[in-house]
Amino acid sequence: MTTVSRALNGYNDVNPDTKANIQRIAKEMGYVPNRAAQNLVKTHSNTLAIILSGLTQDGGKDNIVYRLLAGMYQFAETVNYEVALFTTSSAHQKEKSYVQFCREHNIAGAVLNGIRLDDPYLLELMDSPLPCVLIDVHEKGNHVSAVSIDNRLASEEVVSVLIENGHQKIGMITGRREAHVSIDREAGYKRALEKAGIPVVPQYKVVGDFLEQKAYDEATALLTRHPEITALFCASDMMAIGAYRAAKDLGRRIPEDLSVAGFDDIPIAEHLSPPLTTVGQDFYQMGYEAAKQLLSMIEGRVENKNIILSHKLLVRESICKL
Amino acid sequence: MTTVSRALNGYNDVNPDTKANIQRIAKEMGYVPNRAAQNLVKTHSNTLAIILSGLTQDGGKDNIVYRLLAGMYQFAETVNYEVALFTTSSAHQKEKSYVQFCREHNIAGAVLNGIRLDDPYLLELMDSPLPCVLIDVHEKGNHVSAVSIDNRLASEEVVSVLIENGHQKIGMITGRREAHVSIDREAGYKRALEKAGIPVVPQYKVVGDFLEQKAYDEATALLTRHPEITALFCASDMMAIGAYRAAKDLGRRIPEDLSVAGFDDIPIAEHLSPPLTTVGQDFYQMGYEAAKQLLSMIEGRVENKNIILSHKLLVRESICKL
DNA sequence: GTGAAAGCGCTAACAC
DNA sequence: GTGTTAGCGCTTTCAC
Repeated sequence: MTTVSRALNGYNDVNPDTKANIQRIAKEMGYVPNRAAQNLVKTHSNTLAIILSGLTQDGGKDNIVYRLLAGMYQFAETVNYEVALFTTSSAHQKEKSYVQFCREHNIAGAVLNGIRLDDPYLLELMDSPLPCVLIDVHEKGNHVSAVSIDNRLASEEVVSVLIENGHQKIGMITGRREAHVSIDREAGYKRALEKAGIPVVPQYKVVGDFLEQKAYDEATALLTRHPEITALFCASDMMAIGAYRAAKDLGRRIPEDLSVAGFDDIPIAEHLSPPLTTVGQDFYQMGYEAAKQLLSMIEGRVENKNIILSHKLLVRESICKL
Repeated sequence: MTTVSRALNGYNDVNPDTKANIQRIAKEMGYVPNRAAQNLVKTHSNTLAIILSGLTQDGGKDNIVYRLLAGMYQFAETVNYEVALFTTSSAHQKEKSYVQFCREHNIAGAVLNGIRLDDPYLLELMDSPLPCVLIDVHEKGNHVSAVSIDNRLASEEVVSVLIENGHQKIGMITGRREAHVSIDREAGYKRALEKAGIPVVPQYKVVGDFLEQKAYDEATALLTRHPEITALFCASDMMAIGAYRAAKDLGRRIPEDLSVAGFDDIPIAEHLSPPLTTVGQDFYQMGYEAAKQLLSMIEGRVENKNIILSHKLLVRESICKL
């Protein structure tokens, strides 16, 4: 039994002949190791996880999760770890926290995307020994790291492009208030205006919650109330799509009558008509770095770290010179 | 111990007071059940899985997997099952088959998307007792079901739309030869032509492997060799995007100089310029039905079943009347 | 270099 | 209605 276990797990204190023999026989018998049993005794698992909450019927159009996953997998493969995605819902989360969930599933470390600032589990994570990497949320915790781009700076840059093109009356559609990135992106927007000496008009800001439909509604209302607005900065591309639709329904052409900029560079962005000016985030690389950081934490090499990746300003035809 | 286990698992042969007590204490202690231990002893797991092979850096633009997952989750929740996504690669598959993989991970049943006809594991699945549902591949096996739309019919319909608009010289970009749907979609294309009494020209068909770039290359070559072609049927929207690009680079406007139809209705499709005529597949519903069917098989109610869902013909502006 | 034995955390028989 | 016991399949001391 011992020898068998060792042979199969590639230990070196087994006679090469015995080893080969055992491996052959295992193959012949169609032996399959039982992960549950291994996990039970080993305590330490080698599964990196990404946990998804709130799957919706028409969500996922930004393929962010796919790209995070692909990046995580790419790294995990090099260190012989597995990557799994687990699903949960806020209803389940009420009964069971992230940490409990991870314990139950024997997860070595988790990547969390889209967590809200007011999420009770965020606090719990901070105190937990479970290594975890947050995407887009920078919080301090002993076993919590973060990966993101500099959202404030990126927003500032993209809004500056609008300003350089002569726009002064620039509206903004922000994301959910509870999202860290909403705050950063709004701060960037304000800073760009201030740097250019343009007054920040509070009425020019509406909340789109990162949803296309909500953004459509809010953009429609905003542009109706303030027809003087010549450009719109949207905190996500999905919201920019809503803004495109709103502009169209209001009879305003993009970019001639309204310039629009987004954020994320989702696959649709470059195919919109006109192609959308936006900020490109490399989610694949984020996943890769997140997994890498996770491993460092699992192996106790690093406690926590904030990783800032570079972004890319993608100026496309959705902006016109005034 | 027994009582604790029973109380926590909601059995009814426990004194209500004791039960309440145990649950309270469990909570206070921060007790977390260990899935590994449970799985070890229970044999039967309650995890439905979707297994992904060949994640790529720029894949996932069609958000098919997301929608399958969301649909599966929706159903799984109603029956208290979990849904997990596992990643693997062809390299790993060489060492370990799908079935072994599922055993190892204690998966009750799996949904497989994008499996190839020449995949050695397809054969293995057929003989395996592991319940599994294939998306888009109809094969007979004792514990293998399938969910798809009627690809042949759908293709026939969309190509018929091209014909009704006066097109006669219709090219086709097919997908991977090893994909079941490629065969069906090609058959539908031929049948539409034959029904209309239009000769099928073998030179009008190229293979795009479901890849945008490959489709671009092949479309460019095809349209250069056969400039008389007035319409193009692409077996996937991603390939249609490649065709759009090819047409643009060749100076042919869509739809004036070239009509294009696709397949899948990925999120980008309706945002293309012009919006793409295509066949809508409800992957969310597919995921839902797949999970439902999986459960039936797990519980031994049904052995296997081929489920055909309805599709939707989405005629948009990428086609012009000749 | 190999075997024996203990035990990971849980559930299911079985007795009480 | 509750406690006792065995054992799921594996790894890991510890002898030999």
